[in-house]
Amino acid sequence: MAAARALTIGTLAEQTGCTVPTIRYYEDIGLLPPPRRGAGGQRSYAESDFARLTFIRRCRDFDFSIEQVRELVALVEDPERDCVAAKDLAETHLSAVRAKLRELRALEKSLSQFATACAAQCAGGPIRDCVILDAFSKPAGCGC
Amino acid sequence: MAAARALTIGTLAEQTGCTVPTIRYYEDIGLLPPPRRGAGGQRSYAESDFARLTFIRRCRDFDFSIEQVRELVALVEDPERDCVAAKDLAETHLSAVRAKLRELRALEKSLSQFATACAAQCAGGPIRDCVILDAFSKPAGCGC
DNA sequence: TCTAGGACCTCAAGTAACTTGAGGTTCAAG
DNA sequence: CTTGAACCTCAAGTTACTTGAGGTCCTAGA
Repeated sequence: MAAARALTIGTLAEQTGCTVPTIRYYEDIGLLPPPRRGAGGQRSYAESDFARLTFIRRCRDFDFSIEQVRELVALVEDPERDCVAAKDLAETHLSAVRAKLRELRALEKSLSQFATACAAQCAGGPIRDCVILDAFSKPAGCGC
Repeated sequence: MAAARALTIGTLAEQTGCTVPTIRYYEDIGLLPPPRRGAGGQRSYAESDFARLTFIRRCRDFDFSIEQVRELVALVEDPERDCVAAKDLAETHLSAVRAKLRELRALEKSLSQFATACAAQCAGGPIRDCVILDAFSKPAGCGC
């Protein structure tokens, strides 16, 4: 099998899709363990760091917060535990994503209506008569 | 007609749905003009402040950034301008909202698949075999 | 008139998750 | 041996507020 690679921070960044400062930041906040250092003090990463950072990156892609990622990492580090914990985290997060989706869908609807109405009724005219700004001037939940 | 109300910051907050510190913050960053002050130095707001803050609040409800709100406020203050500027801002923002929607929809799909698969295949078993954590361990875009 | 407590005041720091910048060292190729 | 890219640390900036500390003001009741 291949010899264990020793990665520089730049290479690790490239291969995981993180930036170099982000990797140092994750180390600062204890999400990544401090790696070994070479003669000149430069960080030297092992294959296991690559795996861990890939995992972290992926969780972040899925929009888990850093604190949630911390919990997920703790789970992966403790492979005997029941995976219901992972499912619970995922489902909690899924609920949050769905709530945000509902919000954004409502937003999209309102904004596209405004844009359409403005294009049809007031575009080219003065701001004073703009249906968009008119809509923005009314309190939330106002049915007018 | 009704006499012009003079509002305390607390009352203004209540009527617009902003918090008191938020109102002071908006003043700090120049989004709200500094109001008159009463004898003891307390802020005293006019009807026009109420209208402006309502407008700001509404824009924020629609997820415009503070900088965008600043531009929108500038538009409302200059009613002779062409309202195409407002439509452009709204459409730019709409595009951003739609992009975010696409992202979240993809996210929702992935997460719900993971949760379903875990419930069916690994829930109750050890983390080691969890399909969720397995999925999180693979780099983005990996078709496995 | 006094007083209690609620609302107000200012200024500083904390939040999330990084990014950016300054100023300096180390490494690797030519 | 030199040069330029990559690395180092530490501090501050970003967004849009929130929270806290410590102190003042206003108003209603006794």
